Amino acid sequence: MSNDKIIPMKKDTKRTSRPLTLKDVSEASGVSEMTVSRVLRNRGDVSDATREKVLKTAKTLGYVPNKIAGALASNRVNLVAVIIPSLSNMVFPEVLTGISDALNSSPLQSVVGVTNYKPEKEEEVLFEMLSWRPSGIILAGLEHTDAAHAMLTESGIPVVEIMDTDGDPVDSVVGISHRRAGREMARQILRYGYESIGFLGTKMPMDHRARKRFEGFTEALAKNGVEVTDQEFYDGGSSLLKGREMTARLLERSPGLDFLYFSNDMIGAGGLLYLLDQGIDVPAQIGLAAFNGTDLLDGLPVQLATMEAGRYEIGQKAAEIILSHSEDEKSFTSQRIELTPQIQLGETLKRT
Amino acid sequence: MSNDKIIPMKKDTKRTSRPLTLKDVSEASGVSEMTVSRVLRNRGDVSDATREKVLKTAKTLGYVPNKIAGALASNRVNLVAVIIPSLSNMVFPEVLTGISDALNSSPLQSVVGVTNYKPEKEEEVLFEMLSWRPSGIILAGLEHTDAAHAMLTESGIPVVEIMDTDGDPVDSVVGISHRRAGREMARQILRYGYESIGFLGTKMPMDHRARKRFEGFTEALAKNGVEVTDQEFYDGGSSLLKGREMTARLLERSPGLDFLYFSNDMIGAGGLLYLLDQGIDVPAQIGLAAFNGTDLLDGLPVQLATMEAGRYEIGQKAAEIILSHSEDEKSFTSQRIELTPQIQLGETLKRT
DNA sequence: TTGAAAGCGCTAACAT
DNA sequence: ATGTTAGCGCTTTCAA
Repeated sequence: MSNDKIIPMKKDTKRTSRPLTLKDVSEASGVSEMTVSRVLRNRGDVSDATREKVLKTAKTLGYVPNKIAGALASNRVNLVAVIIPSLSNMVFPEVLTGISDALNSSPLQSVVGVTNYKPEKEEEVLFEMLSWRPSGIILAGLEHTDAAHAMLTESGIPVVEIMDTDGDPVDSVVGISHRRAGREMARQILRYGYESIGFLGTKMPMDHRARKRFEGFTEALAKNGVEVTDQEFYDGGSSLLKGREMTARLLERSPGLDFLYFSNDMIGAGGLLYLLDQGIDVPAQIGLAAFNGTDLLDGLPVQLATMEAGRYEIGQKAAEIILSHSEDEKSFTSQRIELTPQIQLGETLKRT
Repeated sequence: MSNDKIIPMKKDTKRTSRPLTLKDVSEASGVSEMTVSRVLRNRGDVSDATREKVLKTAKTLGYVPNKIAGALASNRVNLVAVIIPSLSNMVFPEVLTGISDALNSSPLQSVVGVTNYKPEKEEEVLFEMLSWRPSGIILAGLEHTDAAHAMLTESGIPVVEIMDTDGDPVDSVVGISHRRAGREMARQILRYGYESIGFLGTKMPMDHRARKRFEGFTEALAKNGVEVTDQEFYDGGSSLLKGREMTARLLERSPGLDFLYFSNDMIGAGGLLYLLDQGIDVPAQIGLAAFNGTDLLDGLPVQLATMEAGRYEIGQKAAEIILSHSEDEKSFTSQRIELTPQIQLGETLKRT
């Protein structure tokens, strides 16, 4: 991408003085500030006459209320802080969409912070967001720095940890058990008689959910006397290309593998395309499974086995918990919602 | 996704009274509120002794500053409002990542609003965001409702419209010319001698950029006496599956097509996979091209021709404009940055 | 149904 | 190097 044209334009000349305040509307409409405020928030009793007068002048003036001042005075902030590791990994935008949809008809609005999978960055972003005194916090994962943990417990607002249920939540949790997801996939694989299994996934020091899936996976295999024969790890984002390359490397090293378990759909799809290119019969020669259940998989030549993790629903439910708190603080109760990951057998796992 | 386990937990019991204030820190450390404030913002001269004392007590108490109050008092809000049509379409998270990275080492923080491609929703979100008095606004596209347009011009803060440069910006713009992108792709297609061209894309009433690409495309074809032979439109999100289905329908209706132009990579990739499945020789029998340049394409069996739209860079540059304003308001100048979309010929366009 | 006063928690601007 | 004072623009609370 080269940028041929960078054209400085005329100097910024528009600033018409200061933003309008309630007082401006009050004076322009001949009504007290207090009444204007009431109209603009649909609070209390205001006569239709004054209401309309106020609304009209506010509109003509182009008044935009100052929520900063409003929030300070009322001690209420209609923001929900959402903290996620990344935007590049499709699963998080899906969660955000769930949150966003759930809040859509409410006064709450989500604000997103990104940690790049770094605990210290999470701590930083959390501090930053808490300083805006949001109505609730939704954040991915159960693993946090000690300081972050302290902030969460002391915040005095509802906290929902999402995606993962394997661990101790600060307050509410919505997610799936990744350990269980790994175990169940292992069982399916064993059930169809695969014996020499390869694993392909991220380097896992920071990706706790991938790690837990892997742990559950190996544990269930071990129970049946099976071990992962070989594995291949990668750094950075997922892509079809990476899936292809990793698969090529792994099979070159361990040609005897008859099953490959990928830690996400994107690299799984890459692996599948690679095997098909090589003329390998899937699943007769090599079986495949991945994780996430993204609709990317629906258009592949062969339907890849995966496990639906309910990301959209997780976002929705998490948002609903915050919403319920903000609507009725007194009767609020923390919740623990564990969704059941649904296995999608596709065509790359079953064999007869 | 069924949720088997919803467990209400113990009542929320933690609320330790009210959040701490500067005053609390001031009293606990025996230093005036003002000095505490200075320490916490690294402003003015404070002796190392008091600085450390203050930092220590703030930390032990677990003080989190109240940005609401700070913003009101200082009339400065370190937020950048970002308004995009969707999170489901991969291109927007990419833009957000560019913005986020560019702001990473600055005090600014982005806040995201989603419009679902609805102009009225955009207006609403814009109003909402402006009421937080952000330091700048970045929003997708040049088309807005009249009211939104008025808010933007009256806001008194820098506005950057992104993605598209075909039109009149309110203030700064960063993007590409989609008309030109469409024209250039048309020229390449004609250059390789394709004659019967099909188009596949979204229903375009709201997707202005897709529309402009299409207009540029047909215009350049027309100049050479060629018309789009047939077209197929779809609603909602893009997926491989949709690309397959649309391609199947289009070719059934118009079997004579020798080229397909897709309005994005995802449906393009679906189309490609479909053709390969059908044993159709690409590009000998049918040539293909898409738009976006996502790395999804890197792992396909055949490299799909596309046009890189520089989304990450667009985000970065837009954020830098806002940053430059916030760092030095006096010498700020609106900018118009038109990036050049890079054609990626791949293997589905060239033929000999 | 409307208005007046007080103050939310911080920082700018001025002392000292 | 530190402290004091006066608001920022709203909403809460109370009065009329």
